[in-house]
Amino acid sequence: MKFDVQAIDKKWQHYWKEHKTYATPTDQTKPKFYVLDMFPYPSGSGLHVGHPLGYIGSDIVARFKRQRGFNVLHPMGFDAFGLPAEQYAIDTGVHPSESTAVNTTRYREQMDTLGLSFDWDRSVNTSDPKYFKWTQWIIGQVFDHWYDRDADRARPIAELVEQLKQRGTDGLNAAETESLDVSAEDFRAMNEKERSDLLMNYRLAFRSVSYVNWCEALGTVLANDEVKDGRSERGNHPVEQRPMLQWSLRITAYAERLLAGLQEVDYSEGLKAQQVNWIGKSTGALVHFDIEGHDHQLDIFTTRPDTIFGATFMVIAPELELVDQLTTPEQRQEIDDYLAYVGRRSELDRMSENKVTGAFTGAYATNPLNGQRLPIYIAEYVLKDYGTGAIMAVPSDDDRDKRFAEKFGIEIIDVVDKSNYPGATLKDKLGILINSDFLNGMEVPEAILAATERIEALGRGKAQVNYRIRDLVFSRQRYWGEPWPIIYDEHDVPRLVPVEDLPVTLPEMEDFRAVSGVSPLERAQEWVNTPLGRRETDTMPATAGSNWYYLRYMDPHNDGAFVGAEAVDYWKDVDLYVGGAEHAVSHILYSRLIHKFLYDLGRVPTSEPYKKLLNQGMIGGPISYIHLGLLLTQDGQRHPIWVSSDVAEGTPLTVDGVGSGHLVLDESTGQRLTPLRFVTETSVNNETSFRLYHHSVEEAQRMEHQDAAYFRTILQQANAFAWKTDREGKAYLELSVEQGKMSKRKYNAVNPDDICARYGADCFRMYEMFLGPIDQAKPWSVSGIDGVFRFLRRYWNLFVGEGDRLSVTDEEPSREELKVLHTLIKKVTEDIDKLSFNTCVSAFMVATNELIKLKCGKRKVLEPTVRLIAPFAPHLAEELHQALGGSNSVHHADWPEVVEEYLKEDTFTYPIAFNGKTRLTLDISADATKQDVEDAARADTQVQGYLEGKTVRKVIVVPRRMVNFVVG
RNA sequence: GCCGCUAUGGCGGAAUUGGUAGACGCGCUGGAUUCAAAAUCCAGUUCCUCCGGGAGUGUGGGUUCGAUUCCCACUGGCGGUACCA
Repeated sequence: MKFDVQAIDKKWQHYWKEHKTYATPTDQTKPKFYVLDMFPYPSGSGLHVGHPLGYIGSDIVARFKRQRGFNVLHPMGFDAFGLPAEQYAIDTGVHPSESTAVNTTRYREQMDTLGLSFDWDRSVNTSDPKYFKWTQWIIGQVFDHWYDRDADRARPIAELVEQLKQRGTDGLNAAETESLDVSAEDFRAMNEKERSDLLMNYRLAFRSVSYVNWCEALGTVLANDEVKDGRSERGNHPVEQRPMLQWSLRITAYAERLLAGLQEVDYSEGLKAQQVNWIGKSTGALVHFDIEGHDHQLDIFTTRPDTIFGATFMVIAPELELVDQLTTPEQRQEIDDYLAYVGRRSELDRMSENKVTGAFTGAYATNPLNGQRLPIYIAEYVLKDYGTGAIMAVPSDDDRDKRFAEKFGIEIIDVVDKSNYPGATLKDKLGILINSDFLNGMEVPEAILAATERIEALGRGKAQVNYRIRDLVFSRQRYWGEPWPIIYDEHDVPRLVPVEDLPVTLPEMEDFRAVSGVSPLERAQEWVNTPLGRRETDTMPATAGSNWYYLRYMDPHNDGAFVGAEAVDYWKDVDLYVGGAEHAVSHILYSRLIHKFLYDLGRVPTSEPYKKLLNQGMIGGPISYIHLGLLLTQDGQRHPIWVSSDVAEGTPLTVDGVGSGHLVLDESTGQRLTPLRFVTETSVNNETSFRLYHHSVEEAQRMEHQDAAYFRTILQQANAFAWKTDREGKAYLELSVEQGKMSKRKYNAVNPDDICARYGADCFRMYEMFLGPIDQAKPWSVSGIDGVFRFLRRYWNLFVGEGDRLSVTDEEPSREELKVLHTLIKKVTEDIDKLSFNTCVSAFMVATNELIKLKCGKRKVLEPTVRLIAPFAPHLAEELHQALGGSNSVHHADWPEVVEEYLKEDTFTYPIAFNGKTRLTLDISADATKQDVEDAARADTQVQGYLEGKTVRKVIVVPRRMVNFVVG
């Protein structure tokens, strides 16, 4: 039995594959446990050490639950559709299906190297037609349903058609794009096309012209969460707002349920807060204002109807069509100028400048409560998408309205007296109403109710809830995604492709570059034109495939349904979902949406997909830089040289091959990115230092690797080095370092394969867990991995003696040894349940240290520890399990049970404190009463020393905790 | 600005309902072994100290016999979000 981690890793990884050790059980007699990892997008750069953090954590839980007698579903798949694969394809000319196949194979190999216990027979790939057949089916179902607000669920469109035929929109309470009024006769008189257009107003997947995030560089529209700071998340290209005809999902219909559902799931507070913010619920009132000289009204949404007497003007969003109708001839020029100004401003300008701008339309509205005449302005600060795109402006109680009023010289009427609330800001709903007619003297919350009631009574509005969340734009003018399963017939009526004709696969295309706003599929004419009509050429965003994949794993090969009823009834939902926090809002929110929709259809038995969510922390890596300087020699020449980061300008230097002089810096000098693989991390005088050694530079000159090629181009900027010498006489340069996200572009990604090859998978797994709490961000550093390796070997050596032979004996364990074992069982069992893996590793180390001290080589103690360590170090555990004569796999062995009896202590070491300061400890019988303990303490000579000459005012004794003498 | 998270030795981090702060590991120091080195093993390692002790969990207050833990007010770091009416 050699401690040869590479051989042991290989042996067992092979065995597991051969014996399908991790096959999901098919009998349904045992309780189920579903542990899911967020499936990765298989990029060309492979996994770095940050990815496995979550995979290892979930793997530990999966193995733990298996040993505890659960049927465990622990699958892995690939989120293979989407922009990156397509961008890569365009750049390299390799078809995305090919690069995806290569990358998924690589990912699979890397995951196997880590010893992850996935059931690969259940793997899914979102770009596989067998999979996306059901993505298309689900979205088709969304298209075929509308949202009945009274029933508070999705219902088939056919039922809506029936209702419209009989009653028109009368009594209809549906989630809709706009409020319509259609009689039953009108509806019955409509032709197919007209009906289809009307139904689009209600469908949960609908097509409409709306302002969308258009990214010219990517040639496609993007969802709100794909845009960050006015730029595309992928590629960082500028994004503009543009009205376009697009497919959307009516997520707004589910806003309230998505909010309410957060109560029943176990997500972190931070994550819940993010979802709550994204949904952005606010309660207030919809108020109709008459417009002078116009038939229709101006509707506004306000959260502060109580301040209506303080309204002194109205503002509407510049984009609204109403602007044109309201503008008077005298104001026409001013409005046109302003609209032109707004049109010129990009999202970025708007966000960065935040100026007070606007223009007067010339029109006036009338305050429905007091008849006050209110000028109507347009201004950028009112957003077309929120509420009705119009506001009543109350400058006394809103910062923006106030700034606007000040700039345009509009009257400000104070309506809320906040003098009772000194710390209150304008945003706080606090104070007493003044100058407000019947509201005077009321506290704000009371006044809000009273004002809303009055407005309703007058028929001038109603209480309303508003959400910030926008419907989800679900079209992409790109190739590498699921085609919408829609065909437009000869009347341009969109019709669902029937399920028997699914999937709608992508046409083979050589060139799938997107051309401004037109899907590349448009060019595949023989694909587009079918006997039934023209195919929709937009594809779906990547989220289409990822928002339901957890269901497919339950029944991955079912060709008759996205998941079989029996399978979903058994597996139900995900018990533990592990993944990165970057998907906290979009992915989780959208899959919750689809889940709730499928719940409405009776296709899933639970209302939430993920019971518990764990966001693993990001592992950052050092980003290192080499410093370029100039050596100014006596002859006045400047030579570029590489210098240590700690060398200050003006320092005299002598550089081999160049000469002597001193360091100068100018704009050509400074930091240059250095690939991490050439950087050596050392610790000198308690300071961590990052160095570039001479031998690494030589290595970089020879290596074939990409990083080396990049580094060579960097190093060409100077061919002289101002080396320093370390204690061993080796030449190096000091580098500067910052912490950052691991990425290929920063050349700081560390490959887990390299670590596994050196230390073995078990060491890597335990080391990653040992870094700290799994949900916290931490920098990657290899310092410390040797400690874990040493521990594993020390643990191994408990079993193995002279000549690498198993040395375990059948002696009966001592009470002390049993205490060590059962303390470990208790700690590990509890901590895995708490997802506190770092403390589990510590517990193993402590137990190992103690067993070594006790020279324990007894089977009855050591054998159970193998089963305990199996989730963490599956390979070594399997090897030891086999050596001890265990049958089958250790991963199907029972989990050891803790026997509390062995944990009991005869004595407890009491800390004895005086006035709260612990001075000494005393061993006192563990079952001593309060009085016994106090007496024992008082009897101690040391204690008496502390009490000498003092009055004991009080003695606090907490049995099995501590003793505290309060003395004066 | 708002929301969330977070702050403990030289470093990563531990500490049950408030009860011995610094477990475990790294690093460092000394020793053993060795021709030597690596590896391994043993001991020490929060800081200050006149060796009696004293201080100490981001800062300032509070509750308590007792606070890393609970409360109030700040400060720094990380993440999200932002003219949302």
